[in-house]
Amino acid sequence: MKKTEEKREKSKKILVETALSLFSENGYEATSIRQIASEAGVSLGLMYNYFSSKEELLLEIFRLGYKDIQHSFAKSGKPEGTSALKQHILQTVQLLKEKKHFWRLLHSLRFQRNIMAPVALEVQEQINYVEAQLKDNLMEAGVHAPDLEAKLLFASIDGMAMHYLLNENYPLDEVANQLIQKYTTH
Amino acid sequence: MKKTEEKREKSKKILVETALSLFSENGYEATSIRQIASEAGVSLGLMYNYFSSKEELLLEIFRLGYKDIQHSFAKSGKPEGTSALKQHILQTVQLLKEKKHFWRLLHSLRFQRNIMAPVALEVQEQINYVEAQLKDNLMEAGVHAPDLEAKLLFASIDGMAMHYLLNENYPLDEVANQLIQKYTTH
Amino acid sequence: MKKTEEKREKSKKILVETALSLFSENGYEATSIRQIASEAGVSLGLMYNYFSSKEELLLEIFRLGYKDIQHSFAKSGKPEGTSALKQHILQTVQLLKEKKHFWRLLHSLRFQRNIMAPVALEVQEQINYVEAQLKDNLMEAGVHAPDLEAKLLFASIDGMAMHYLLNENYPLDEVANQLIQKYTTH
Amino acid sequence: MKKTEEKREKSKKILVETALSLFSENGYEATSIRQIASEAGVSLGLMYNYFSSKEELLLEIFRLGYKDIQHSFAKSGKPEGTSALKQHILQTVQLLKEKKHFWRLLHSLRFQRNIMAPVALEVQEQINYVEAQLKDNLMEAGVHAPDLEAKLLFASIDGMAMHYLLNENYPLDEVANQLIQKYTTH
DNA sequence: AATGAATGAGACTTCATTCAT
DNA sequence: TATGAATGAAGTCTCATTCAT
Repeated sequence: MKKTEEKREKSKKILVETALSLFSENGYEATSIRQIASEAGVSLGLMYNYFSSKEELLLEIFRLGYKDIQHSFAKSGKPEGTSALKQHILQTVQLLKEKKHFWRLLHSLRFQRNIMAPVALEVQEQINYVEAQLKDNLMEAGVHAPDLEAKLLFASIDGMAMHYLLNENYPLDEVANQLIQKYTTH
Repeated sequence: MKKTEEKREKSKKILVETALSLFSENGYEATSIRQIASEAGVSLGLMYNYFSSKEELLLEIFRLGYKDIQHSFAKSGKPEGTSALKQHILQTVQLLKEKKHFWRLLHSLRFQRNIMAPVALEVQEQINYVEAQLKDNLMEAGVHAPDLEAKLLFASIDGMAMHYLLNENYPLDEVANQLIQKYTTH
Repeated sequence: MKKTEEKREKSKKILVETALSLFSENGYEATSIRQIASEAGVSLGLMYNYFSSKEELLLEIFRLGYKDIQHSFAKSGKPEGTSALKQHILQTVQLLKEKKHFWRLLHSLRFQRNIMAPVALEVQEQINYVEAQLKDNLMEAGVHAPDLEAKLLFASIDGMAMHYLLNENYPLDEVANQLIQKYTTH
Repeated sequence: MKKTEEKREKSKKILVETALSLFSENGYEATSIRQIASEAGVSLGLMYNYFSSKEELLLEIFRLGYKDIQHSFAKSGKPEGTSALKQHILQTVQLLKEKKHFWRLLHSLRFQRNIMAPVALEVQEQINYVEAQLKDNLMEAGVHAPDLEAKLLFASIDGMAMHYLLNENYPLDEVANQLIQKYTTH
């Protein structure tokens, strides 16, 4: 029957969303299963019907988040009037706003090697991919030392993202525009 | 007696250093007091003679680390032949290399609000100070929109630092130079 | 309707058999209801339509197993050419081989008072009955101190059974023959 | 200082003894750490200062118990006036009475493969050793088929032990004597 | 009759902290 | 000052059991 399936999906979804929110706000280690269950309005043990452990729940959140982001980037399509670089930055800004919880979680765990280990590979691939994209875009724009420039640009974007995620009132759009101008005017 | 005082300081110092190292490598939450004591070669309870709690030990590490950094920046003096901006970036690079443990700890806890709360004010002050410095330097260099530019430059520096701290083989010097050139050539 | 009745019995039977197998292999406590249901190919909750609890299922297994054994002993009839003792031992050997799962479960729980409590009486009766039988048989054979001898013989048989159940390659037939000879030759 | 060492040993000892008693009475799985601590009059967590897990505590109990038994057998020395067989059986009877808790625990776990796994080797060695001893003794006594006879005798002794451990009023001495007579008179 | 999502008590274990020595 | 045995709250996870469908 469908009913059961729907119920399952609904419970799973509310658990993932609640967990993402709490992990993001208070940290992964500082958030207890009891807290998640309570906030989600379900019983303590329900999580274990869907995830084999707290860590597995985290990994699922990662997987879903990454899929989401890649989907967004893919969907955004090729730049038309605007340069690829501008498009990339704007898209990043958009995603930062839309998935703030996810990004915050990602940043908060970035330095926890023990936790990141299971997804380290995917993360690294993602990083390499972004850097390669940036490099291509920079080469198209005829920049010298595109390798180093890509690293620098990536750092700028990442740093901006970090500051936005840490600061409630960060003028993300303005800083992003400033960055875009740096790379599009001569 | 002097002897006692010295012993006290020595014990305290070894605890702070060991804790910084372990917190940085394995994470604050993942490091137990027992581990610190064991690694430091002292008894389990000794820490509580000097710090009222694990958190207080962390805060002391923060305070000492910040003092250290401010000291370094102050000592480096005014720029002479080189621009203030260049000097700031180079000094940052230098400190990143020298105090890697401390920076890594800082970055790994940056998003843990519950932990950062007690030092949030000092951290914010430090951030404001750096941003103000950068702004001054940019104004001197006659840059438009120095406010936004300062935010962007800070993000670039911070992003670069983050990538360096995350990546064993990051070409920090090269990226830093690239950044310096961006802000010193016309 | 008959159909329903049949279905009921079938489900019950498969649950009992699966549970016996798993309890015997992995232990009563270490076997979960979920495991039994999964192995039996039925839903998690089905068991509770037939048994009020996990313990009740165990008791049913005991009851059925004992009934089975008594049936076998009854059916085997009186000894003809051979002595009653020989017959008893051979019958026991036969049953040990046929109902290995049941015997193993019985032995594995024999010392768990809390679990055995509900069937303690039946078990004790069974033991008394066997001992009485053995005593009768020994008296017929004209043995001195038949009471003690019955206890000793029972211990020998039980010990042999235990060793057989514990050891994949136990030479049950040979040891049983040795035992038979001890009590049939002069 | 000695004081600390003594305290350690004392705590460890009371934990081992309490655990042995409870495991033996109620079963290993059915006994919780909380129960042990409570019965021992110590805090819940103390056990983990001495044993890394509940299972490790069990293994320590095994090791100590086995050592104890081997010690006893070794100490009992060679038989003088009496036959080796008689001596062996009497010594076993003695140990059964003295270490009832330990034997009961051993018997109650004998069929739990998952739990016995870590000590399976030692147990098997012990079994082999006993069987070899019995065989030697039987050969000395000029018995036919000493291999099978050893197995049978071992089964008898083990079965007797089991019945004694299960039954508060088992006439162990009498049954043992009966067994001795079986193997010492012609 | 059958299903399986949901519940929550309770198990094992960790670890910051206390305190007698 | 230094030690480390002892404490117990709190965490993760399991699992028998319930009940709406």
